[in-house]
Amino acid sequence: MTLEEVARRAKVSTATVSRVLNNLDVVRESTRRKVLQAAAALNYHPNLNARTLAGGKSRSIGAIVSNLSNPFFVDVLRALDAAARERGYDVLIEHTDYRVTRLRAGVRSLIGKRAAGLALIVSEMDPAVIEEIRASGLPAVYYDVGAAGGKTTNIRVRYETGMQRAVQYLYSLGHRRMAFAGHHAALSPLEVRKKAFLAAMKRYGRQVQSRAALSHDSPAGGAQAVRELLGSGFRPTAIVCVNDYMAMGVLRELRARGVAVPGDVSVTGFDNIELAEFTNPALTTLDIPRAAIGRMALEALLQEEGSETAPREVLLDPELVVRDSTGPAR
Amino acid sequence: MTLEEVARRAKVSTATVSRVLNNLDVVRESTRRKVLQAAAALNYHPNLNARTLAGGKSRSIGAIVSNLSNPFFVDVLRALDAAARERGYDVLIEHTDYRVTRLRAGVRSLIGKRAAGLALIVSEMDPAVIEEIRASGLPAVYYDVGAAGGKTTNIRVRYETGMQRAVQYLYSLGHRRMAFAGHHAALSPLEVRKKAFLAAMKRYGRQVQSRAALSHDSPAGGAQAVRELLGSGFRPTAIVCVNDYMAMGVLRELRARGVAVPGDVSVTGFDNIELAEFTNPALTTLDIPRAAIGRMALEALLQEEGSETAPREVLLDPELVVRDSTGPAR
DNA sequence: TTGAAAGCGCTACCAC
DNA sequence: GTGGTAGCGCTTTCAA
Repeated sequence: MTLEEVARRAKVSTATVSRVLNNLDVVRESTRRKVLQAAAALNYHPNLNARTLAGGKSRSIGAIVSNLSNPFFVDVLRALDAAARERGYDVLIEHTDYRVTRLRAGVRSLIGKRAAGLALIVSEMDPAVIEEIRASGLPAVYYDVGAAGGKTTNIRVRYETGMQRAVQYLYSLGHRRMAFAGHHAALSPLEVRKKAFLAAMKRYGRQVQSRAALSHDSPAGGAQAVRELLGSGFRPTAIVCVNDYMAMGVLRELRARGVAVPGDVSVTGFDNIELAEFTNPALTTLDIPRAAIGRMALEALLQEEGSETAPREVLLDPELVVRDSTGPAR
Repeated sequence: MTLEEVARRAKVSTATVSRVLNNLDVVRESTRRKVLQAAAALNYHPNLNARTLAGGKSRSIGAIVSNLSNPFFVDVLRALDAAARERGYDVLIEHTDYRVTRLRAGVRSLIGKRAAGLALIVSEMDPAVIEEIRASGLPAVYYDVGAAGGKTTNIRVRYETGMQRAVQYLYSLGHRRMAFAGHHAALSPLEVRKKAFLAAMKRYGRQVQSRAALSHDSPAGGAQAVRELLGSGFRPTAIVCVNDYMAMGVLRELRARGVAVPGDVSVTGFDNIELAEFTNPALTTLDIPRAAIGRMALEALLQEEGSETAPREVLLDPELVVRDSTGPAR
């Protein structure tokens, strides 16, 4: 089914059909109706590949996230998608499972599809990929990774602040032996969280002890981190998790071992995903405004070249949300 | 950056560049290298819109799910994606939030992009949409909704069996007053689950009482359903949930009200998502093989026209997975 | 308000 | 092995 067949059936030119389909209101109402009827009768669906090719511009935004199973990413995606939809765009979603090779493949695919812009909500990164995107000339926005400037915007969370708040809060509750449960040591933003935790601890000097365990980004990974932690003989009174998703596994493994939360051990998460409120006990965590991030990302991408209205770099401070998984040190 | 520029730089024809880029091994090694070098030097990314248009076939599979926040759908998506990737395809993801208008828009977008096939993992449906897909001639696979035949495959879960197993199990534990917590009464597969629950209850006749509450598909929705249920004065000793995702909210609301699980009330889920194992108490549920569904969907879509190897309709029976959220009736 | 026709960047067929 | 070139289905001048 092509434009031409529709044109033939409606007895007009392809140009006119195109005008109707694109709502160029120069078309006479009667012919418009004719065209629409013909299109419907033929079950016509415009070939978007041809449209993008001919028009030169695409109505798709490319988005890449590290882990579709982690609600954090889905929340950002949904906000991005909603904002895009409002502006008449759709979103092409790619996910990497934290692997740089998949990141690279995703970026190439999206550039190949001539996306109107790229949102990289990922923890893994590679300078070559950043350069490839820059060279492609596409507007881009990075969350956590990448550098701002030119057509690229950077949204960054101050993990240091967040971790400091968590540690300080736990310290004030009397905790002196704390552990960190994370994943993917090698990826910079995750490393940053761990480092931030360690740095926050360091401020208390010799009074405190800490330890870190890394696994993978899932509840199962959280459980595994706890096994590793406790297996090492270290006896923390608080466990700080890199995110809420893993924290769910931490809670469960602790329970399985008969360790009461927060009675014996306090636990904190990071992100404040919806589920954090539904764990038992409900999770104390640091809020990251995922919806705002998604919206900002879209705005940044669709911004006019000239109008430097929006900042090219934005910094977010995570807010501490106290629930029931933390309490005084035993 | 176009094929032609690459050709110019490599001093070959566009045809040759195309051959190299498509790995048609008729090209001499030396020219192949020249071309690759030129492409790399120019940061060339083939325009996939043009490729699809010219080639006539696309390497993308379209997938539509109802709720990206419900891990059930993400699990199916991931399996589908992995299988597609293996075969050299990528997946275009759409989500509907259970709205038929978005379903329709998603289908149109995917047909417009000339996806190689459509996977509809959704609860909402509309005969007109099914007809539109059929008329488009694209291979399609439906989960839960739609009818098999022609180029379309149907994957269906026997909710009746699943619900029967849940109810029977609870009955055997002594439960006589049970409630159902679901969402979207109007959507057929969800209605089926509810009906199946009611039917299963009916088999026990006057000995048992039941009640249903509908909310939306999220933990918050589950919590809300409990409020509605208990607010009505009904005092169930067991709550059967339409899925695990909502069950998480049911558990939490019960706890908030001081109702012990499974001491006072037993709770069951449906789907057996990873998180079901991480709730407190761990959730008794019915397993649906999400990974297998994703894989089967892909295979069905990529199947040769002629080879009727795979069945055009497949039925799955959910298996009961007993964990800690169920126990003897008080 | 409408039509004719020149591309958009690529593939695939036909020559050489 | 390689090049020339006719489309793929659409948008977008330019004329009428």
